[in-house]
Amino acid sequence: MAAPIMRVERIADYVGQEVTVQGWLYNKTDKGRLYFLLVRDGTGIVQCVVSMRDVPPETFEAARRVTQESSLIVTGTVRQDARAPGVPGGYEIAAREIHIVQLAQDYPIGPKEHGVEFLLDHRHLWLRSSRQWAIQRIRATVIRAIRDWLDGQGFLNVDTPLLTGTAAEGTTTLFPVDYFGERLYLAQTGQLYNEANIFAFGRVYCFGPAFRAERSKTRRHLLEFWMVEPEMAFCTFEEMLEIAEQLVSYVVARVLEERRNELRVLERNTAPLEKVTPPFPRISYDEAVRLLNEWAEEATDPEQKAALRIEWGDDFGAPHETALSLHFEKPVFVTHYPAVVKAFYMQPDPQRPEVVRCADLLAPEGYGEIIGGSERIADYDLLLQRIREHNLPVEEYQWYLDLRRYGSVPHSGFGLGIERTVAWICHLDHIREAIAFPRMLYRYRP
RNA sequence: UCCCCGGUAGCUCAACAGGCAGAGCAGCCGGCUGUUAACCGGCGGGUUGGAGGUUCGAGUCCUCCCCGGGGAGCCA
Repeated sequence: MAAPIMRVERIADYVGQEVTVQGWLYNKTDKGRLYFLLVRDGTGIVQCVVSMRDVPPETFEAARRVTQESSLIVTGTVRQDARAPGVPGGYEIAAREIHIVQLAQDYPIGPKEHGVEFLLDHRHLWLRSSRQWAIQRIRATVIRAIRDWLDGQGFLNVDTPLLTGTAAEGTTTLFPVDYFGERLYLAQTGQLYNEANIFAFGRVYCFGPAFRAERSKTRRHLLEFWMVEPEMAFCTFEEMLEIAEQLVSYVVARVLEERRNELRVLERNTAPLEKVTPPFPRISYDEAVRLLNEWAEEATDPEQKAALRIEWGDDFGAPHETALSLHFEKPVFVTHYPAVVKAFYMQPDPQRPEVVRCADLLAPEGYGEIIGGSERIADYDLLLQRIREHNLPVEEYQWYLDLRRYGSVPHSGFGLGIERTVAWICHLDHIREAIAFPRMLYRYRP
């Protein structure tokens, strides 16, 4: 009977059995009459031991010939051995038969260090390395967890268009797309459509890519990134914060539960992640400004001093967010920003109309904003007034204004950036590793 | 768009104040039965991003261009 095909992540279930592994050679150690082959199959990495004494000559010859990243099929017996490296590790295969499917020649990425430019040029191959493998596996769990939690809380997934007919979204730069001479744009948010959808479905979320044609060149920006945007009818600002902190906490817990091996590959210290449980601290914009200026006073470095100082009414820059984010052990909500720095649709605070009922969630460890959200203006007249104040084309917003004419309700929503969340959970230096094929300024291929 | 940094062997980098362009890794050959990015010995490997200039002499200094990286603004 042929040996069953084993997925390496399930190796613990096969101890003592003969199995077949289909994969690629990750690394090889040549000890003369003994070879250690590290074989990865997409689910993990297993060490295959090939001893001259124990295998037929053709198997030993295959182990000698096989090169890094060659595809191969190995059959042998699984045994437990604490010395065996790999993921999960602690198990190895005593090989009996090796079939080389294709012999790779001169694989460009070696086990030693490489520069960013070289790795990005070889992104199609870089994805095979264990760090990148671990990150993408965690990303998949983050996405799965988001969907599971929202679906379980009565949210309906209703996706929104990626092509829009007008530049009405206003805020940042849109990618124009030519459609037989007509100008369309790639969506940078599904929020306005989400607001229509809640009146049909109550609680909804859209999940998809967003496009921002910014000439940003930082470790936090992509031209194309993925975002989940929940939107809730009959939901106040405070209720929205609770939903957001529940969702983020659930996602982190799922990764801790299901991706231990991957976090270990990344050498991620999990202690800060274990602390991510509700409730998250909430501070007002006013308080944040006060704190930042206090830290600016205390700072000895004049550059740091200048970077932290802030006037009430200014929006936070990256140094401000980083400082705030480092100050708290959990993600922190910064709420009630001045209306002037925020989007036109945000609901003013009834007690203080100069600020809006909005929140940014800053991830800890200096990672900065992962969520932006707000209660939306429910009143027709106020919304119309804001559209005019922002010099937006009123005619393009007729359908959006309609939502305030036919059964308007208090409602709120937020957007969670997938890559920023993955970058934080994986403790990455740069957001480019959080997506398989990043799109950045001057980086469109492969 | 602006500010800063970089481009030397397949890869990662060195080369004092302008004076023979070098090392590790990878590759190939040989050795080794428990390696964890193995180790030991040997071998091959160069239009120093491009163009121009200064100089007896330029990887090194100057000008322009090209290509990257980091940051700012903006934001997820």
